Amino acid sequence: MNIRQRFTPEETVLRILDVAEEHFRRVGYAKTAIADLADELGMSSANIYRYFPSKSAINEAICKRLFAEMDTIIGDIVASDASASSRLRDVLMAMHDFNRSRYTSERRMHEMVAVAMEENWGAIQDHIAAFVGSIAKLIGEGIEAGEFKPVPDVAQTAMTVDEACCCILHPMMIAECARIGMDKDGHAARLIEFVVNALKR
Amino acid sequence: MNIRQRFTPEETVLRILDVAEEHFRRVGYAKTAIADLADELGMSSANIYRYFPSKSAINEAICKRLFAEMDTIIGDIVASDASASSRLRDVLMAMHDFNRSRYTSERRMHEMVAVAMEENWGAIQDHIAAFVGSIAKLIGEGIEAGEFKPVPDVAQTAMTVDEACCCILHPMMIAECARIGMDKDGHAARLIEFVVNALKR
DNA sequence: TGACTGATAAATATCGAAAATTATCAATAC
DNA sequence: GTATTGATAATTTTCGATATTTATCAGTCA
Repeated sequence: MNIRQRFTPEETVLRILDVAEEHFRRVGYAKTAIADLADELGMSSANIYRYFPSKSAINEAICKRLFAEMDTIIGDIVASDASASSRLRDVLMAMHDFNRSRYTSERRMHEMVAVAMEENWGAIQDHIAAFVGSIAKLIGEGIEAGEFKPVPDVAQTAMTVDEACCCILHPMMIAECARIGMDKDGHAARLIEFVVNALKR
Repeated sequence: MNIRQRFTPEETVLRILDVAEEHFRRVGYAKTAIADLADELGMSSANIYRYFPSKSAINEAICKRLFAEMDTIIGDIVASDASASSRLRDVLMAMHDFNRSRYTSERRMHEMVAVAMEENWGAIQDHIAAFVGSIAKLIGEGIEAGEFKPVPDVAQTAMTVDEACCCILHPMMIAECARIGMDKDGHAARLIEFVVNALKR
């Protein structure tokens, strides 16, 4: 078999993403130029555009990886064998912690997600849809187990639950809460408790 | 009695606020210069600074008038003789409508409140405190009437209720919901219903 | 044939000078 | 003596020239 190139296209895509993520995390999305990535990869800027249609698309792909990671964590909690209310509590708190720690200790990543929310809404939308889907699943299971009150529309209730928690989930609101110095931990736990209790029979 | 000036200081303060509000609403807060107000009032810029320490302070005073107006509407609902849950629903929806219509049909006023949220946080904080106070009052009355479940801390529950509704109350989130084209009316009503039901026994 | 590059057009960011605006205060007017 | 102003310092915004960056594409290389 004739090895004609050092990397397959799939590997090149991955290498670009890894180098880009490292740069974006270290110096920030805005301050990183495609040429910087090309230099580090020992290729031309033009070649990067063979694999991604735009700088924004690279960010989108990195965010998708991040979200996939989070989806796995959420999936594990959903699949665990605790009660529905306990799992719902954990899922909401995990997502809150995930978004908040990104804001407090990974500002660059926060910037990347913020950019994606403006420019790559599709990726965010899928992520939210998956999250609301998990909530819906837990609500459904909770109702079946007699833990939660029956509701006319589980999917719609899941959306309402997500909205009720937007204050502790939405990156924008997390930043706002930090800015005005809102009570650091208690308020998230209380809100989640309130919302989960609202579902109980 | 010797009339030595055309206007009393109190009147001058009011005239400045009226002219400023008109300008801010028409051309926007950022685009209005103190000199513009002075011209229209037939006085010097320096004189305006006799009555307000800064441009920001003028905006703050106008926002306070706006909030006072809203507080009256909320107060009327709270004082009405409907059930606590009905009044709570109405109060939350009134505040939502108030903030949303400001965003959709009074963009300039929305800008003014946004500026106040950055520069005159005190005024906003008072407004929020009054609002949360009203919610607490209604929760307290609902519990007393046997309509709501007793809670350990009414004031804290009121804060949680406010937080749960932040998606439909916070100007930033209202703008965000509009931007991503979220379901126009139903979602607010559903969220309020969810939150009020959470309090019921 | 598909991975890659150099050259380059188009769009964006940067930066300093110029203009406008905010804010102050000693002097004025009534 | 209080309301007011003109002059002006300090700060912010605007603007245009310059530099950088994004993105494209004809053409090279293996």
